[in-house]
Amino acid sequence: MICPFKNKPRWARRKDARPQELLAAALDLFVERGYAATRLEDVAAQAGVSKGTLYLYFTNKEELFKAVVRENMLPVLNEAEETIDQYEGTSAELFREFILGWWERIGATKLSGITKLMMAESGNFPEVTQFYHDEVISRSNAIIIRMLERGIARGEFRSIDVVQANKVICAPIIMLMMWKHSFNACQNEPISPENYLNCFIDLLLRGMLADTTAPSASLDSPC
Amino acid sequence: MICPFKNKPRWARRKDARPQELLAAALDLFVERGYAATRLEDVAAQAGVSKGTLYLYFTNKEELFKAVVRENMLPVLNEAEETIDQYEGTSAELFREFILGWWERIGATKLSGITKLMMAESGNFPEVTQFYHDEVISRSNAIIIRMLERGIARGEFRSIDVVQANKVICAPIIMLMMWKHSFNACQNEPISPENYLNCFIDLLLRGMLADTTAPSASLDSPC
Amino acid sequence: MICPFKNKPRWARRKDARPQELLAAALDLFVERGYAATRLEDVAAQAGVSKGTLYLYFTNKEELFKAVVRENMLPVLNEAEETIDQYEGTSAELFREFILGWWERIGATKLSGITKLMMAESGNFPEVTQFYHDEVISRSNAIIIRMLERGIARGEFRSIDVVQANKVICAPIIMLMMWKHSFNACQNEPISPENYLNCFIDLLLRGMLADTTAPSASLDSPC
Amino acid sequence: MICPFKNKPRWARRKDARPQELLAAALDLFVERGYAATRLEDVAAQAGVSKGTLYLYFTNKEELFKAVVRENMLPVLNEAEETIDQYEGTSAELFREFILGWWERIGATKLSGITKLMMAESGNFPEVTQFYHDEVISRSNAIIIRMLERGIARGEFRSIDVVQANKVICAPIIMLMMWKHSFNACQNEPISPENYLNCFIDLLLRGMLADTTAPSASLDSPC
DNA sequence: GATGAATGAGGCTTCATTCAT
DNA sequence: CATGAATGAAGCCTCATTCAT
Repeated sequence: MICPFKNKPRWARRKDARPQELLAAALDLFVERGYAATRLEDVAAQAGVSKGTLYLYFTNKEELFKAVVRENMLPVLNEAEETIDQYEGTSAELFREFILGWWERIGATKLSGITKLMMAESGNFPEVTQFYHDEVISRSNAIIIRMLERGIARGEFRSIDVVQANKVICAPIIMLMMWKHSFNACQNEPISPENYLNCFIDLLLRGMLADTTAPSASLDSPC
Repeated sequence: MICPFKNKPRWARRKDARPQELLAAALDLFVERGYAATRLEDVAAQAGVSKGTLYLYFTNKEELFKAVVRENMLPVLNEAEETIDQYEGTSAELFREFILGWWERIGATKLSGITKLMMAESGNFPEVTQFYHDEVISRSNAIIIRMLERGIARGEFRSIDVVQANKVICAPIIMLMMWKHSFNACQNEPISPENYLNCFIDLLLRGMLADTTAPSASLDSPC
Repeated sequence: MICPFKNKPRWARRKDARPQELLAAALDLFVERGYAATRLEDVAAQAGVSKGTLYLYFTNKEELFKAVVRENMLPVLNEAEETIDQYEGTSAELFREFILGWWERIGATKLSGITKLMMAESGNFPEVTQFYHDEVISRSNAIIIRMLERGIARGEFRSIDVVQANKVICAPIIMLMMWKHSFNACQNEPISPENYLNCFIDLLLRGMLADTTAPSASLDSPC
Repeated sequence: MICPFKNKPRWARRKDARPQELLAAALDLFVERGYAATRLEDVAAQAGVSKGTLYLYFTNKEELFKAVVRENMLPVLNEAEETIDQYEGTSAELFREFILGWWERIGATKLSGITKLMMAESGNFPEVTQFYHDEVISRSNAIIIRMLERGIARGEFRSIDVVQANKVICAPIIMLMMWKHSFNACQNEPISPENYLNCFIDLLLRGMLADTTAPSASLDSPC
């Protein structure tokens, strides 16, 4: 009998698949309802299992949430870190690609909901907040700062305060994700991420580029 | 009976103040803990009344929340609108003053909590979200756009997409308020609003100013 | 209208009575079922209130149990301490009275169930165990040791190892309480506490009294 | 096939041992944690099998508990009965040896846990309690009473109430086992069984010995 | 026989809301 | 008007038991 799962009984295959199914369901519900308002019973139901099964794979709600973050956010950060270290083009191009990549991998996906959720509920759940800060925010900041320092070192960017600039750069990206999960629903003309990001990139690059560089040369889509 | 408040005995004055006291307490706690984590008993206690009394003034938790948002945001906008229409200096100066004024009047005050609150909870309260959008966000946007158009009309700013630029400008300000109410607690070095805002103003002005304008001339605190 | 509770509305009187009612119900059920097997909902029901009401008066199950101990055991210990310090008769008489008093105030009452419960379940609930050790066991030991030292100092008792003797004296008393709550039910001839205690007192006194004392003189009920 | 266990293949030997392994594991955990707090999963794990396997040998948790008690207590009593009937020394020496032997064969071993277990859980398992009473307690009592009667008959012990004295003698031994499994953990100075038992033997012998006997002569370790 | 994934009833605890005083 | 005691629905988590493989 030809069977694609020779080595494992169907039962065991379930065990392998369960965590992913639960994480997917959890991501959906956390994003849709927020951390506190998500009931683990609903997560289990959406994954097609019972309440108790969830606890076979995740110690508690907090650990489930952390696993969602780890499963979804960390790979994106790893990729981003690699990209920057290996990039060979100009820093302006890198900046543009980084921002658009961020939007593509996180902002435009469900993951943007995690960012929104953390901003909204970090006050409670201090342990989750600390985890998120250490695993996501710190690394994001480091990535952006490294990118800025690369530009400065290569004489492409002015000698700006990278710590503050990092935050100024983060802010519009994070806000775009927050708007998506808050006021976009009730606006007549929801934000166009493309236009918004191009405008943002253009303004920021003009603000950061060294005077010797002709800004227009490095900006292919002025807004 | 001689009394400085002719029409009302002492306790009635107290009674009239109750809703405001409750709203102030609710604002504090909603901002600090979020909607779900705020206990009405704590709101009542902070307002100095009993739990039952709260229900004399607000039908339920949701109505209290809506009232908190409605009550707090409107008064600030009028002033901002006037300032811009009467300003006589350069647009760069206006921009700087507007940003710093925003921080001073809103960001640094309790009002920043309303912004945080709306971003965090808008998903759960469509009605008040719509209200907030129509009464607060739209007017804020109009103010900033008017300011940008003034700069463009006077030849001080490049001809940028004011709709998008408005959002790019809003974002760092809003994020500063959000950080203040979320992750600032767990960061080793909390954000310095002054440095952050100066860096932001510098980058944005460089991004917006027309090329003929010598950027350094209009920037008194380069970052 | 003549009313015996002029100063307080009926409502408030309930609040005053509730803790006692709940403690009484809790004592009953803890003794009957043990700590782990006692459901707080049943405690509340037996006290005639709902589950939630219990939490108005006691933080959680552990605190409820501690309160039961404090309410019931500590007064007996206080009394015992006083009695011993003020006693003026012979140490043999004191010993006899102490043992019989212990039985009367604790062993013969529901409180014996607390002792049994602690012996049975102390392994779990370490915090409760520590509390019980500090508040009850340590003090009981101190009382007995003081009593023994009094007898030795007055030349009535031999110079025995009071630390060990304390335990040897405790043991039969505790066991009597344990038997009452365990095997007594299925024995054809349940233990007679009076005979048992008299035999115990006689044997122990003979074991402890100094040789110069004629044992028979101080033992009024030889077994 | 040559095999030292002719009738059974290797795995079958394993299978025959299973119930004993499970009972041993269950004894450990029931004693350590009590009935309610013992998880069958942990029992199975400690026995090196899966949770499901346990249910092949025991209908449910209650039956496992009963089996644990039944299996462990019977073998020890026969030896004790023989020892007493054949003893030829003084009754004081017999008493001392009996007590110390009890501690050595039961108190210091895992079997002490059964005693603790029965005292703690007898209320919840009438059936096994009756069994334990009939098969263990009654026989133990008979042994001690026979020992006391021997001493009285030989004129070594006073004419005491042997039924009560039996219990008074049992109590400190049982309590020593109970302490070992309960409060010993949280006491700064855990009990020293040797000192405790010597003190106990000394006090009891002095209490029991006939006046003509010089107590000091028969007590080789006064406390 | 043996496994271990899955179940779901049950216990503890919280808190929005009610209502007798 | 004001109080605050009381309620009970709801959520998190545990674990004895089942059953497909």
